[in-house]
Amino acid sequence: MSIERYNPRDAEPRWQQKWNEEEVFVTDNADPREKYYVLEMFPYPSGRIHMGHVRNYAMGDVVARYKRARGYNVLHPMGWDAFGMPAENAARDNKVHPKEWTYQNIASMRTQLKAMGLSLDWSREFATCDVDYYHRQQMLFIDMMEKGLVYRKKSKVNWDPVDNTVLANEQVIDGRGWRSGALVEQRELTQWFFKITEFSQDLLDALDTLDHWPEKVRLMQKNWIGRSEGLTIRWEIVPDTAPNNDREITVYTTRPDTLFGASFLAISADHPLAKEAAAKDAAIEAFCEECRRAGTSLAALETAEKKGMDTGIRVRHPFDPSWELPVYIANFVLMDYGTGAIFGCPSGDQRDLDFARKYGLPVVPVVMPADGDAASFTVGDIAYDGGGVMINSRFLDGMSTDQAFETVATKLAETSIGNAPQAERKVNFRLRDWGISRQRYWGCPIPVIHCDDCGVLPVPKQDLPVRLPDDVTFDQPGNPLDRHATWRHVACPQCGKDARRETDTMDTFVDSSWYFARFTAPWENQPTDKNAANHWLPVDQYIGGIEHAILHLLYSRFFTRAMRETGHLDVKEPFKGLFTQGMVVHETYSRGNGLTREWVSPADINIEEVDGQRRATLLSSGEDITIGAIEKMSKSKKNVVDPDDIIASYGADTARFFVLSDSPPDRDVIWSEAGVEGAHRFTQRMWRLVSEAADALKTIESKPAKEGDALAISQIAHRTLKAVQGDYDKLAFNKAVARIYEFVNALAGPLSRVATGGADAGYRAAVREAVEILIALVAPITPHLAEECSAALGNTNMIATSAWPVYDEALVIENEIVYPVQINGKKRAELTIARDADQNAVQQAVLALDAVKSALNGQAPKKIIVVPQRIVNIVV
RNA sequence: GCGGACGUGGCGAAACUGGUAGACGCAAGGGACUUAAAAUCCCUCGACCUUUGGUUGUACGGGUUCGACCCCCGUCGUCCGCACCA
Repeated sequence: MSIERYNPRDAEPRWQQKWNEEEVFVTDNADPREKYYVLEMFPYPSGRIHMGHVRNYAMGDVVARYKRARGYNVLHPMGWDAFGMPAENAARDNKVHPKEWTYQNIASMRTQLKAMGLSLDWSREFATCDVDYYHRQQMLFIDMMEKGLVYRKKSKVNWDPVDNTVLANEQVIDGRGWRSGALVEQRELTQWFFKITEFSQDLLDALDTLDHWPEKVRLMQKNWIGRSEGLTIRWEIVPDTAPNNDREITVYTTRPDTLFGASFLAISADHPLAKEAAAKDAAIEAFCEECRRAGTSLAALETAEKKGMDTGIRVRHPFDPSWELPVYIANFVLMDYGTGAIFGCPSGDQRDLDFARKYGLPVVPVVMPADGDAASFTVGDIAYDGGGVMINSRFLDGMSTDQAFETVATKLAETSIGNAPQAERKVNFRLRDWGISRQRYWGCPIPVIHCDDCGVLPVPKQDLPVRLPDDVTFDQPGNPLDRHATWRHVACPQCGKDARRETDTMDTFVDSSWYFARFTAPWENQPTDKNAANHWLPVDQYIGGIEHAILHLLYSRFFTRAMRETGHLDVKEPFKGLFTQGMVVHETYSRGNGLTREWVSPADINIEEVDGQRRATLLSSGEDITIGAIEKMSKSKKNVVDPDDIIASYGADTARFFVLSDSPPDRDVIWSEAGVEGAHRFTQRMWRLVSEAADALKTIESKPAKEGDALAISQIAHRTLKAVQGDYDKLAFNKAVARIYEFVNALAGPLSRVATGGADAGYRAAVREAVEILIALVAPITPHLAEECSAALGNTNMIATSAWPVYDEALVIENEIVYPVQINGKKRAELTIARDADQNAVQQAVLALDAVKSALNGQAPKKIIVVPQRIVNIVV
């Protein structure tokens, strides 16, 4: 009998077609079984899938298939994050309409994903650029507007001069646009904002409930929200020192305890008082301008010198009217945090100290470490910003910093200037409202109308959707919607006069902030079917890259709250479980160096090992190639491997198996040709072993062995089943793979024995049972191979619809335990003894061992530690 | 600067709650089969030594413990996030 090699090119499309025909992965909302929603972050339709997608979707698919087998009603949908700038860039560069470009890309990527054999419910597929989707997003926007969660304000914005658009703070990285890399400028524009700060406290508090999220992500969000507790303190201005006779300045501080160390106030260049002062003094105006300009090149901030200018304004100390302090404009004070004004305590803050030294202001230490000496404690070049004991602080002296904080807060709250308390406790957040206006075409139009008489009005819901016009041009910079001949002209919904449409579109992060909810009922006319959303949400397992730890995940958490307030769903958090997977990385190859360095694709080179050294040569010419660092796969470094090529030559199962092997899923995995071949060898080996024994097993009913030489087979099968099940529950795919290898190695002998006819019926029944378990275990990872093996055994049901096997505890438990026997903590012997042997029996048996006897040399042991089922340690 | 994570063979890694360090895979070396090759199968594989055994070994230096990759203190290194946030 000759066994054919396993041919994925034949088997994989065949099974994919069968799953598709029988609608195995189409999910019914009304299915009564317990729900499980597994979701991978949906892709941007760039045109081709990459290995990162393969890894991400392979992980999600293992979870989906495993949970389905475990009896859950699984929702596993797929869609496209389809709005965004690359489509417009393509339009500009290649004269192709963004819509056409996007939908073509979606079509080819869909084909690629389907070739992976993912168990997705394609009937729920949508793209965020579908009118059906952004129509509902516009409805959400209007509902949020009604609830006061959307507003418009003139504000300084981050302007990307290359992409000609506004960026959110989160999209500015090191002072550069996250996409274009251009230096960001500051401009004043009227923008639309989502009131994410409405939920600052809740977004922070609820992080504690997300116990299936990585600690790292929760911490990053916590820092991003940045809660601080402090005091706003009003400082009385000395009469006739302020330009327009202003009466007071309010500062925010988290360290009111250090109030007696204050030596100046500093305000932002954008502070109203600074502006007033600038209007009357050219030097001040010039300085403010300089501060604003410096603010544009944020990259230089790291080394930026602390600079200030005395405004001439003087304020009185809250606890001592005779103590006057100068007010400076300082380049390091931000207008949009706190009140845009601070008091400087040089001894307790490094920045203030640098500033004070530069401008010759007093430095009075007011806090020293608890074990310090008040007489000798001084502050030199390094400020002391820790807690401790108050000194040089009048009535606060001797208190702890905490006590001093409380005392100052209480005293100033009881003091009044004007008709209000001098100070109030105040919680501040770093989180800012989310600016969503983008001066771009390829995004969801903001559904509002500007009327000269009636103001800014939402588009009435019956007039939705506001569709993007198709006839636009991209031959000049700026927003094509602005220069469209007719699109923006519309009648005012209130008075009927000529009015203008808003031409800004929404940040594409809006699109991805609620797509997980839309998947629960994508056919619905409203944004959600509330019952469906409440049933399916939260997503039980969300899987994606760590790069979305803040933006996408925080926005989605905000949207979930906003959608609850607007009655579209009733859940608290969108994602119950979150898993952030590592990247797929690859060696880099290059020829030449310096400016002439050229990157070479792995497909164009050959690698061989000479004297233990790996050498790379160019396939075409034999030229030597430099092997470089292992880096994230990127087009620019050409270290990419095309999933299509891998699937064509090895099959989807091999690709899936490989990206899940070896490395823990949250760490990077190194793509290597040798590694892929190892994975491929596994699929071939499994097929060969199963198909060789298939004839002998076809007519056998599977049954675990309880005794005899087949017992060991059933034991390893059930133990592996239990272990792999645990690994899948924990998403420890690499460990599952290792155990599957072990299992196959253990089954190789028995399968050959069966194949050559050397086994009785009981043995064959046990082997068949073990093989059925093996097939179930590999099925989530290599689903096509599993189906093929199962069919070879004569099974007519599909693995994709089969239940997960149940392990037998009696076969999992060891009846005999092998105890390592240590003497003084070092292993010297082993003891095999019945599982239920009591402590005494174990001790007696251990003392009877030759190795123990010779170590004791006739003496009594000092101590014997027996850890049941684990280890024995004898102290001599 | 602030916050966090990590550091184990030639490589990717495993080791459950403090209990045999290196499972499993890759690479390498040796052997079997073959006219030959591929494929497959078997063996070896942290280091050192006087090799049926012993010593040593989880970045480095200490500590706690019968017992430490794991807990504590300190040092070094790598990576990631945030960054004038008062």
